[in-house]
Amino acid sequence: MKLSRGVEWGLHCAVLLAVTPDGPPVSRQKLAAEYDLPEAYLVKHLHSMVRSGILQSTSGPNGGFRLARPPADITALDVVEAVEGSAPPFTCQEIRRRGRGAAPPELCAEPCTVNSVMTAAHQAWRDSLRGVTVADLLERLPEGALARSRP
Amino acid sequence: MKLSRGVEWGLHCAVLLAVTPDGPPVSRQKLAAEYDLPEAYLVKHLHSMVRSGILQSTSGPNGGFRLARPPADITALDVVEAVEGSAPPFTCQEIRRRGRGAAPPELCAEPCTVNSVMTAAHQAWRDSLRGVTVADLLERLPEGALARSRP
DNA sequence: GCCATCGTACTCGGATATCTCTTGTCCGAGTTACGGCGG
DNA sequence: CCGCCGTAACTCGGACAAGAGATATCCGAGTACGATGGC
Repeated sequence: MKLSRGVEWGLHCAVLLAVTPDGPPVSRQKLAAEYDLPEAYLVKHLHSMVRSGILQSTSGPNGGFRLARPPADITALDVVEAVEGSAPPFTCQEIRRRGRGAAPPELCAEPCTVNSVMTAAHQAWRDSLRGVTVADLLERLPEGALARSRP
Repeated sequence: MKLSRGVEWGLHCAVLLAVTPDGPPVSRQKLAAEYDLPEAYLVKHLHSMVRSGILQSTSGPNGGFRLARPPADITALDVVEAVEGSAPPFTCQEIRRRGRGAAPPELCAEPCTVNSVMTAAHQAWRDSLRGVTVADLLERLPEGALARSRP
């Protein structure tokens, strides 16, 4: 199990954009240079966030990215699932219905217990991430770091 | 983010072995045939569980696998981390210290907030899995399925 | 002074290459139960 | 009847191959700002 590195990038960029939510868009060059990230690949992830309605992007000169919603309305889960996709990490293959010990359909009315446990864990994970917003992250930033991020 | 398919296999096999905890070892052939799984690859995962102290394996004729502990002492987390490894899915790259906006070391005394959030979520996931034992899974099995699994 | 046009700067989206991890297979080596054989 | 030995069944562990997904990179196309020129 491994999360895409883009998750870290997306979260940091979201916090950075939240510093000046109503300022001009930040260009992809600036965003990439800010953390020394591969520009083209970073943008791929940012586009996923645009498609998910977290970011807005404007074309042309002085274009770039900005938050599509107030920082308090964007949860960490929003960002993570935008970048990583919302497919659960565990997908039940229903192996109980296969092989020598295959359970007949009438015993499979209830969802597979193994699946239930893994799904519950995934929900706990999502709930934890849903409880934190980009505004919270911004607030927890050390004083100095905040000042440095402003233009 | 994707979990290895072996997690499902490991959990189902653990439940199957828990049906007769004190019976003779179950051969790898039987285990694989039970769910129609690739035998050699399934065994790879079962070995991981042996190394983690969840299963015991005995060589020679009539050899095979059995639980190393009572089912109530084996949590779903034990199985999942035995198969998948216990490395957290999110590893902080400390990108806040890189690039144009690199934070100086004195601002990095506190752990990265992004990292904290992701780590907390991972803990929530682990806690959820830790709350369920193999004995619980066995108990939730439908009546019929339990009877079918016995020799 | 105002408006249309053009160039430039920037982004968008897809195609492509590379690398790692998962999935799966295979084979030689080691281990143990069982049966046969000699004392 | 008892102990020894060979065989067969079974597992152990690593090497190896194929496929999927993550990690980038690059390029043509589209878009908007700003400058330039004509009215």
